[in-house]
Amino acid sequence: MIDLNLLRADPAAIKENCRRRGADDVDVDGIVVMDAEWRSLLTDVQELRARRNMLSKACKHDPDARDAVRSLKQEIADKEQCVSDLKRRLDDALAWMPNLLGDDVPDGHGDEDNVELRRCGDVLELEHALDHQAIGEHLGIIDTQRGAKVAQSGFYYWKGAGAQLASAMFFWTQQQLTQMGFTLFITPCAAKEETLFGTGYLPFFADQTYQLSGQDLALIGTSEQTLVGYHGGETLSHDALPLKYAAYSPCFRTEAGSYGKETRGIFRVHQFHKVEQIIFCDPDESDEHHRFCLDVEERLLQQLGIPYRVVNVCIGDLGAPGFKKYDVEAHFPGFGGYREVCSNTNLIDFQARRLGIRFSSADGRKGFVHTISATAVTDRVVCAILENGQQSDGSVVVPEVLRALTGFDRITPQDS
RNA sequence: GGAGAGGUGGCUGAGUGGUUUAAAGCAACGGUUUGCUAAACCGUCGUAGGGUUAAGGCUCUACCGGGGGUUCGAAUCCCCCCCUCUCCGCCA
Repeated sequence: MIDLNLLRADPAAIKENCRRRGADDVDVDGIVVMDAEWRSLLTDVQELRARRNMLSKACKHDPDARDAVRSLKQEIADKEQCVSDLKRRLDDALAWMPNLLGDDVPDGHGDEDNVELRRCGDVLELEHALDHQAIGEHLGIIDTQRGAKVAQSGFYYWKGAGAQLASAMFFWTQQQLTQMGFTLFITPCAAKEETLFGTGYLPFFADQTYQLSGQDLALIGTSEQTLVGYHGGETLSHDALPLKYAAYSPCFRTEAGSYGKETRGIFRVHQFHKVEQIIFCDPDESDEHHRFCLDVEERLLQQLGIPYRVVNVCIGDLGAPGFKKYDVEAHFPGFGGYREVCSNTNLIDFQARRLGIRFSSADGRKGFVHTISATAVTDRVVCAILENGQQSDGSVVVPEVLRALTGFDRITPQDS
């Protein structure tokens, strides 16, 4: 949700912002008109109520005033109806209004227009590199067929040493984040509409959501939803900021409309697992914390020995709630290129306004916090470990930092 | 799932139709007094929104879990829902 005062002060700027983001269906002029109309009607209603309140006080001693109030009642009720109808239309229109854009967000339509900022690590050169699906099948540690049998195509099993490797990586990451000052959570895996709306997943990504039938509940698409929603409606003490939260959770996405895209292996699936970083911070500091989260992502991949690149995500790939986003793309030798493993978004006050997450400081400063939402690791990173750790004999070397947790330093076919 | 008790400001807690303009206390903040700490005393002290103002401000409206209803008037009466607690049942 953008600041309505911005819209009132400079509608042309908001219009230009919508145009740049390709939000052609957002009728900025219409919203400005509705807003003005709503405020004027609201003023009317409030004046009528003031009159009614005065008259009804008089009723105690002057029974004649009752008739006057009675006739006012209908007028007030009618106008209140108009106000609430108009407000609903206004809110519906505003719900689709995308966030503002960071100054250095590149123009563009898709991931091909993202701007590479840097590369890090040595890319593995192999003549016949296998992709994670081939490796997983060969080692018997990824089972997509039974995933489809038991659930549906797009679900899968980690098995044996693969499940151990994935568990080790997720646990290690949670330990790393805890040491870096994050508070660890285990959150609900379902959330209500209000929470999904507040975090910006509704209405923009409605078709990605698994809705539980007959209930105001959906499976979470990310623990961002439950971690940011955690402070919904609260005023945070400025002294407590920044709040750094992390959680490991499953993430459910219908992936409607993405069939045929990146379908090989378990790169795009209905359920994956993620350790998430969330930061609530002072609005003046979100840029700094955004870069901090990126630094966390890079440090994790470096320690896992995975080469990667960082891109500045362009407008078309940013998503309506995002103000600015960095993606980290790991190099996948079997795939033969870089693929997204982490995304890191500064949402500024977009979620905080929708959810009502404010801060106040001892010196009287108050406002909406900024939120940062960033991946730490997902199953895709496990896939990257497989592809980057593959050996000519068909085995996979486990990153050194995980060996104490896996209990083995190499996965070979007989392990499974 | 069954039965019962509850939900009022940052917290505790009064309040059964109109001086409630939500008492009182605690906490917090400002001040006075004071060798220091403490105490005492005085004052301030909810949130959101609208209107107005150059601004400080002034003013109005709404809000006592949420929604609806009765009434000239609802924290208070009625209906529905949500949540919390206690007990019982079931259960990882």
